[in-house]
Amino acid sequence: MPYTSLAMPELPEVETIKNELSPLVVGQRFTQVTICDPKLVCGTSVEELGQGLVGQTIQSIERRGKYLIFNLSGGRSVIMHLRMTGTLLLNARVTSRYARAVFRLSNRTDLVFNDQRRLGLVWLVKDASTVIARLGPEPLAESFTPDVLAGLLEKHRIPIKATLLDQSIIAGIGNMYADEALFAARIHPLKKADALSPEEVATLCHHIGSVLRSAISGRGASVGTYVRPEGQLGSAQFHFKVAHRYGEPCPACGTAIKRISVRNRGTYFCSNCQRLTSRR
DNA sequence: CTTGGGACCTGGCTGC
DNA sequence: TGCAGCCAGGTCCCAA
Repeated sequence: MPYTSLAMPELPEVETIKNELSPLVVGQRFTQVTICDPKLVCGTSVEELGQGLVGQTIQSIERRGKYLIFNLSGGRSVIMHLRMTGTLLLNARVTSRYARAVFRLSNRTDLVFNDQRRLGLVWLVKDASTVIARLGPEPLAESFTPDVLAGLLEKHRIPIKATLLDQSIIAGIGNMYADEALFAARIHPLKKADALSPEEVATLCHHIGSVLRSAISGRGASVGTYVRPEGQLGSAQFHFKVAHRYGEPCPACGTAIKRISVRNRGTYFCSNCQRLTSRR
């Protein structure tokens, strides 16, 4: 195993957390907020966050890109980003050394923000759009069509893999699902975004959707620290074709999966199925 | 403006 | 056996 790798929460994982957390915490009120790590809080003081939250009822949870948005009764919102290793756990039995915040709710459950690498962030804002303003379109929206994707890609002369990871171009795709979508579309990760043919753009658009939807139906991918709010693992990793499968045979042609670095990100692909230049 | 690279952060692995 | 140093990756920041 030459490479250790962690899977971090991308769109399907955050969507799963939203789906599974919503029925358990919507309608509940914050009764106590304990911030274990002040660096978690962004944009306000720790005190302001606690005072702003206690007494507020969670009215709904939304996802935008990889951000979770808790809409509160008073009109404000709590926004959370799990970054690399963040997890949200309900009623974690053991107080982990990685707990960065504990939110006690009116039904006496604890929502614990666990985060080994401490890169996750929490905001309390009047208007959620201030935090998520720079995000590109949602790849699972009906309005995300091949024409829209073509319009986004033609403006960039960087590797297609890099555009998929750029949250201001498309929101929610991370390293794992970028590799999976490019493999499904048979596109080399280093191919320049503006060099994709209309057919390639259409195929990629289709596979971005199918890869993300399939991962959501698998409740996310538990390769690293990701677990669902009640502690269960996801299963999407079992369906990965190339991501985290260095050296294994390509499921389509048997060629060993290669690993290269694109923009300092580990990138897995099949050099036979995904070519920079056309065949022969 | 676009693009690329480093910083942040920690645990696990490598290699001396 | 011990430990320094590298690496993973989402996002921000800065330099070219």
